Formats: sequence, C-alpha cells, structure tokens
Amino acid sequence: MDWSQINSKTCSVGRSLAIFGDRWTLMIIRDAFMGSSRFSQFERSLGIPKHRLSDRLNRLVEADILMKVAPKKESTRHVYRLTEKGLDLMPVLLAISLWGDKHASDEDGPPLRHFHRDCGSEITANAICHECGEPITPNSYQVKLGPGIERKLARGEHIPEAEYFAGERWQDKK
Amino acid sequence: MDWSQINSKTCSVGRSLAIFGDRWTLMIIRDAFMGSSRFSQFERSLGIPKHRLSDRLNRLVEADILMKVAPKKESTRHVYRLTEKGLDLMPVLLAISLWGDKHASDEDGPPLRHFHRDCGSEITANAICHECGEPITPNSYQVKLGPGIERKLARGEHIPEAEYFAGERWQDKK
DNA sequence: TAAATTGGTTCCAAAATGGAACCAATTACT
DNA sequence: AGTAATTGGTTCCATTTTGGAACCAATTTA
Repeated sequence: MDWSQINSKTCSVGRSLAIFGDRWTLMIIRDAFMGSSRFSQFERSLGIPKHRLSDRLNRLVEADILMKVAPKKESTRHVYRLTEKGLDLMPVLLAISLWGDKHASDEDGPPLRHFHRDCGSEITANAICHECGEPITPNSYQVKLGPGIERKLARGEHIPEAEYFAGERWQDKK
Repeated sequence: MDWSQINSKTCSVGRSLAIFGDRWTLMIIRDAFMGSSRFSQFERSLGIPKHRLSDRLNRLVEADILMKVAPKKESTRHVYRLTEKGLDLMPVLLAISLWGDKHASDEDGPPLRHFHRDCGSEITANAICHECGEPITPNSYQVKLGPGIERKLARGEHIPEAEYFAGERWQDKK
C-alpha cells in the first residue's frame, strides 16, 4: 500500500497531505505565492534538484494546483501560475507561517510580518470565527461527523475515524 | 546539505516544514488532536510502521510538540499528549482540513464538519481578519519584511527572500 | 498461569531523494 | 551573424528514507 493510498482514507488532512505532504511541494507553492513562476526561479530560490522540481511541478499541474501558462509572444518560455485551487492554499501557508513565526523563529524574530491589506491590521493569528470574531482554540473547536463519513457508515463501511465519536475511544476504556 | 538545513533558512514555512513536513508527522499530530495518546492507538489508527512511529514520536517529544506523560498509578503505560506548542498547530490542521473538504472530498462530501463551540457556528473558512472580520484572500493578504530578515540584512547577510521585496523579482526584469 | 497486548528494536528490501553530467532550444552578447 | 550563456529539462547512480516482517521484554488480560 503506497503513500497516496494510506492517507487517502476518510480524512481531509490525509487526502490533502497525499497531495502536498512531501518534502518540497508546499515550499514550491509558497514560492509561487511569493512570485516565482518560472522553472529556474523555483530552482534557485529553493535549491531543489532539477528533476525533483520537474516532477513536482508536473504533479502540481496534474493536481490542478498550478497551471502551465503558455507564453505571450515576447517571451517564449512558459510560466507556472497558481490556479484557484492553489490560491485556496493561502490559509494553509498562513497558518504554517504564523506557527513558525511563534515557535521556530531565531533570535532575530519572525522573518516576515503579515497584514490584511483591506483594513491594514497585522495578522497574528488565524483561526478566527467568522461569526463571532473570537479566536477558535483547541478547546472551542469541535468536529462532528459530516456526510463523507455518515454516508459511508450508512452503507455499512467501516470507518476508523468514526470510532472517536462513538464512545469507543481507547483512553476511555477503563 | 540535508533537509533540515535546506529549509531552515529565513522562512517560517521552511522552518516549520523542517519539523513537521514529512510524510507522517502531521498525521500523527492530527491523530493526537482526535484523541490518540498511546503508541498502539497511533499505530492502528494510522497504519504506520512501528519503528517509524517510534522515531516520529521521539522527534515530536524532542521538538516539544508532544510530551511523554508518565502514567498514573492505575495504568503503567505512558501517554503522549500535545504540548502548548503542539496545540498551537490546530489552525494548521484546520486550514488543511478545510482545503481538503473543498478540494479533495469524494462524492460523499466532506468527512467531518467543523464548529466553533463557543458560538455554535460552523467553520467553513479560516483566514478571517481578527480586526475587521472579513476573509483574508490572496489579494488582500500582504507580507512585509519582519525583524528576522531586516536584522540579518542590516548585518550584511544575503537573504534570498528579500529579493522579492526589492524590485528585483525575475518576472519584472523586462 | 498462560495467552495476548503493548511499546518498542533490529534487519533487510523497496522507494524517494540528491548530485552530477548531459542536452536541445532559446536568449543574450559582441 | 556567430558565440556564449541561460533555460528547462532528462538520465544515471549513490545516498537516504521508508516499509515490512520478525523478534523481544515488560505488562495486562483471561
């Protein structure tokens, strides 16, 4: 059973990581957000081996996270650009970045600061509730079964994740 | 140059991924958030080889993301629990989860639904601005140099990332 | 008291990765 | 126009990481 199978069970984190959970992919996407669009840009900026970059860019295009944009007349080289699906990864990178700023900075402090251009405020935490505006903390964050699990359960499939919601959590077993 | 060096340059994403950017670590952390705390729980829930799990748990303890909690008298087995630093990864997992819900679900739909317990509302997007309550989009998200880069520049160090802010972006070079 | 489970470790094969060399097509320089 | 450099790769091989199975001592269950 290979990696893309193992983690593609009934879990959005697993499915996502099956797409971008390797050593380079998120770095390439980060670079795309920072403005990289050409092969040599990614290569120099990241220090990634060429064939690895080639493979990762192809996979990202295949996954519809990047698209290969044909060149305009002036230049004859194509560029890689983020698709809508790729742009939707911004919150992931923001969350990772904020965690790193807090927990993995050196003595100089966080490399970058993050801002909401529309209102000018600095972003210091994400996971803010859209309804009440308060931070969503591990204690105030709650998951419930969604259709992706409930429908499978209704069909009689065994879903390991569901055990966590069925009172069968191991730590509770006396 | 090995992985932890390559990505630990002046970038919070790189530094973070040097810690949890491999194939299993975030899955283990996700499992910890779902309630796993013992070796065999992680093992069964994830299907990860034992020695890999052993290695990853040790690294996570080393990184102060999990802590090994000595057993209470009744049970003699220790458990692994998330530290504050580990709990701070919740927004990362939430962001990944929401992306996966939207872009990597099967025909049954998202496996889980996410809620803010305090106000009862369902969470469908993170990256909400704490000040104005509006979503932070790629277009309204702005980064500026932080102390972690500025201080290094002031000392004369060469920081590749800084080029993106110095008008030297390759795609702008005619 | 025996059997099963837990929390590992060790060994080996398979897969992913890194490094260097190479290459055709394009672009830049003189 | 001719030459050199750059771009965007591909191929080959050595190294590193991973997966699978077997094994094991200590604990827990039957």
